[in-house]
Amino acid sequence: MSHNVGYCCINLTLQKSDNITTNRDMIQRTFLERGVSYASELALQNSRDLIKILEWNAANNIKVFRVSSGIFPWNAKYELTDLPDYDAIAHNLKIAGDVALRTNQRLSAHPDHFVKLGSEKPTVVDNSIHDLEHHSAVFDLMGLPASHYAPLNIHVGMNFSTDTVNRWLAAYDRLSDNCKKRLVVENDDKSSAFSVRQLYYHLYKAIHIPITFDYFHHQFHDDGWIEKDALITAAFTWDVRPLFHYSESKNLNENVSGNPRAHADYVFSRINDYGMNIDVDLEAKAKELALFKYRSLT
DNA sequence: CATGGTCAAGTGGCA
DNA sequence: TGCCACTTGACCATG
Repeated sequence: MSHNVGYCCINLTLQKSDNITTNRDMIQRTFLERGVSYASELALQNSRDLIKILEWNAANNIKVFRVSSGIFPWNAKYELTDLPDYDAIAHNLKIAGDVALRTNQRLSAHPDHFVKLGSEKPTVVDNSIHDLEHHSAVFDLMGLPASHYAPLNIHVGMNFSTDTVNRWLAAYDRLSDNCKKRLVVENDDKSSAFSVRQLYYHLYKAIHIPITFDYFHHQFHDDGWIEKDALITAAFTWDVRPLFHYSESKNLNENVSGNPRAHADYVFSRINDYGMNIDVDLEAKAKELALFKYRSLT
C-alpha cells in the first residue's frame, strides 16, 4: 500500500560540505592515551551534529532515519554519566529528539554485530547487555518512545540451535524494561544463522519480539519461505508500523566482481511492500543520495 | 594534503 | 591452537 523510505547513519552531503558527522572516533591506542575526556569531546561534537542532520532531514522531507551507533566512541568502557560533558551532550540529545518528534521522523538504531546475547561466553553477554542499555539510554535522553516505534535492531548471529535460543532468551530477561520495549531482531543472510522462520517460531512465539525483515538477507537464507510470506509474517509481529531493511547487491548491479552480499551504492528497483504499510531503511552506500535516486524511480 | 594501510568487535571455518 | 575472513568507515602514518 505504502512505504516511507529513509537512510542510515551518514549524510554524505553534509559530511562533504561542512564536515558534519556523528562518527568521530579514535583507535584503541588513542583512547588509552587520552581517555574518557577525549571520548567526551568527540561525543559532544557528534551529538551537536546529530541535530544538524535531523534538521536537514526535515528540510528534505525524510521521515525515516537510523541513528549511528558511533556517537559515543568506546562506550563499552564507561557510563554516559562519566563523561565530563555529560550535561551538554544530554542537552544536545534532547534537542535532537525534539527535532525528530516535531518533524515526525522515525528514528531507530542498529547496535553492532558484536552484540551477541546468545553467546556461550558470559563476558560477551555482559558486554552485549551494556551496549544495548547504552543505546536505550541514548534514546531515553532523546525523549524517544520506549516502544518498537523507536526500535533497537540486532541480529541473533551465530548458528541456529535451541541452546543459542535458550541463552538468548535468558540474556533478554536481564534487559531493562525500556530496552526490552525497543528491541527487535533481524534475519541473517548466512544459511546456518537465524532465518525469518526461525526468528518467528523460536523468539517471536516466546516473547512477541518483532522481526525486522531484511529483503537482501532473505535472498541468501529464505529457509523455504518465499519473500511475500516471510515479509507478511514479519509484518504481523509488529505492534506498530513495521520497519524493514532494503538493499541490493553491488556485485550484480554495479558491474563489479566480489561478494554478492556486498551492498550496492544505490538501489535500482521499486520496493515491493506487498500491500503493507511499512517503513524502510535503505542500506545503500550512497546513503541519502540513494534515497533521492529511489524517489526518482518510476 | 592525499592516499592507503590499520583497526575494532565476535564467531566459525579451516589448517 | 590459532589464524583468517567476514564488514565497514574512520583513524592515522606515510610520502
